[in-house]
Amino acid sequence: MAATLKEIAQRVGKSVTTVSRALAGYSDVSEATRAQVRQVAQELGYEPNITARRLQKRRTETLAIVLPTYSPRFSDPFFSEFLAGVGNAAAAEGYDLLVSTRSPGDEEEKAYRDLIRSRRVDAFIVVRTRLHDARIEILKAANFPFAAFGRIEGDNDFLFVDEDSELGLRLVVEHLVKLGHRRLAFLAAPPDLMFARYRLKGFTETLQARGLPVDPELILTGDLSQRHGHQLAGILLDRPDPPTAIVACNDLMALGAMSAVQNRGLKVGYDVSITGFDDIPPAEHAHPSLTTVHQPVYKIGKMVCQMVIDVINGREIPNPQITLAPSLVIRQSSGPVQI
Amino acid sequence: MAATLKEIAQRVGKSVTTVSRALAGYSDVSEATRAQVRQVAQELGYEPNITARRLQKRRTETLAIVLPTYSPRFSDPFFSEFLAGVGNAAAAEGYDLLVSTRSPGDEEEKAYRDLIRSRRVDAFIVVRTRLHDARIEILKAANFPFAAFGRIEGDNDFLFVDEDSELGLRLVVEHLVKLGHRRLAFLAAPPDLMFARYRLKGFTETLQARGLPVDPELILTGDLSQRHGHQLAGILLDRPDPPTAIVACNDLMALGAMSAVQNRGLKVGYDVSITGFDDIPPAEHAHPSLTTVHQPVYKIGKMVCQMVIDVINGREIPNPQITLAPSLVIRQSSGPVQI
DNA sequence: TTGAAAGCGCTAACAA
DNA sequence: TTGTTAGCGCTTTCAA
Repeated sequence: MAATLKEIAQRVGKSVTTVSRALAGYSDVSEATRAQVRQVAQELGYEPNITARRLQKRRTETLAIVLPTYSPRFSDPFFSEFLAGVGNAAAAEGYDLLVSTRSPGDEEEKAYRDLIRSRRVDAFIVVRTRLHDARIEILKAANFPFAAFGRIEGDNDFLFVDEDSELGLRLVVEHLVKLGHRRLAFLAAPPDLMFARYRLKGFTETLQARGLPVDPELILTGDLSQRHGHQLAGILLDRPDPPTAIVACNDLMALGAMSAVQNRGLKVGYDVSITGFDDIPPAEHAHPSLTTVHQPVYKIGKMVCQMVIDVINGREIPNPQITLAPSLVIRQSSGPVQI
Repeated sequence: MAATLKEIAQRVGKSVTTVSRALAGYSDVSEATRAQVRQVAQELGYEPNITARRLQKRRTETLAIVLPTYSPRFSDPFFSEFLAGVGNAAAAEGYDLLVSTRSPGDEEEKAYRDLIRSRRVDAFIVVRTRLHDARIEILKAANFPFAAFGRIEGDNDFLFVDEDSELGLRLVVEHLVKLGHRRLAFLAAPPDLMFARYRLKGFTETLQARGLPVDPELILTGDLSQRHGHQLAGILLDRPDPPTAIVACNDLMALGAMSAVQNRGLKVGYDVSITGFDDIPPAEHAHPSLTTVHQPVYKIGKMVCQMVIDVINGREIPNPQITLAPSLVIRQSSGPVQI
């Protein structure tokens, strides 16, 4: 049904080779032949068989991204935006994007190994790095190209784009301290996530730098979901000595914390200040709007993808390790402490 | 570097064919040979070259899904969940999922045509159908397998799973009417979307059935984003005769509407009732929690994907057209009308 | 400027 | 039970 080089070759009375070269734009084909070939290809609606080309070229022109999900109710806007960034950059370069969702663990590692070994893709995009990241170890061991959003503990001798989370948290904490807050709580992320560590570090060190105590009882760890944010904030608020500000590791938990505050009849930004991290679209439209740290996730997705495409094409990578400085977005969920 | 059948064949001193068959589990291979082949394959870490297999079998074992996005800030949890459902069903059957994001229009249609003509994928998943859906027309014209989430206007002679949006809206409106609301506003979706029509129909017809007027001024159309929900609700609330209830076409707009109400110092679920549609995770954790219509999006994703895989494998499809009945989830954003 | 030949790695029809 | 042959559709030497 679909036209092949062979068919074109028969029609124009030339060899398959010539047709191939004519279409590929090689210079050693006569103008007449080329024109004729193009003409017939057009008529037949010829489109190269990608699979055949891939086999021959030994590259798949496909990038893989395995999204780590903890539950089927998978809804962090963070990932959608990242995916859009990656996808658009890939499309612009003619690459396909193979997406799969796996919860971290054995299945996920298996997915990586399978994709690598079956040579189904040319490179990987790794998102949300972990301290000891099995995915990156697998990729390195296989000497397989990849780029990551985030760093790991230890050698970061690979392509990555990251955001300076430590700085992000410093901005947040300083903002709150300036507003008079002294008892700050922290909704931390699972400690195996690299950004969790940076954000926690930024939190505690900034407090210390300001001469404020770090109360371990005010540091609670959640799974980044709105649900956990809600629960954990509830625990904090029901203490005899609740914090006056809750700093969440990401917007989703912050949003959950907001509703916990509101459920108790308290006013966010007045009785309790809340901050997030990521600046996902809902942060802006929450009520009150959420003070948070802006991460250009879409752009980071594009950058990461572009990097890895460049590397598999042997192009020069000007900056193989990029750390972006985040910015604080002050909205209404943070306000002066009440006495 | 990577092992091939040829290498295994050399080691065991058999032909490539035999090795291929041994590994594929054909019965016409001696046990001894099979064991030996398996052994060597294991040692060499053999993994079939998917591309070669695909070329030979003339199928890619890949499904495509092109997500329609209107802006780079692409964050509807609806799509993430759907994607997870599709992806997991695909993985379970050994299919890859090729994802791309395009805004509706020329680029999107081009993406479909290119994917079809280059035989890059075996089938498509179409999401968020439109009245006159160019994507479906292209697919039909090319006689290419696909399954859709949603129906179109006209012949629905293809595989689809849909949700009875009309019923969903009936449930919502009846719930509100029962609470005493008489002035209901509607935040509609772009009219080219099929579900927009069903939901609008459900809204107006239920009002009429209840003998209530349908005021065109209370029907505003948005782009499904939280931002638009916020803006449109603002317009409604600033009228001299604001509605007592706002029925939104989807949760995102409902969430945006909630914050507009709250910004005006009004209480959602008391001064103004608000309802959504989809039951995305944030709906549950909003403050107040959102009354909405539950759609099992993850499950629908799985079903749609399974359908299309079945069809390309020539399996029997028991129900090629499925319409699911939605359920109303009553939460706190809807309450009795105040007099 | 063109074409023959070879091969990417795999599967399948057929014969032995 | 096994091997030979052929071919999927394309690209790429190499020779003419």
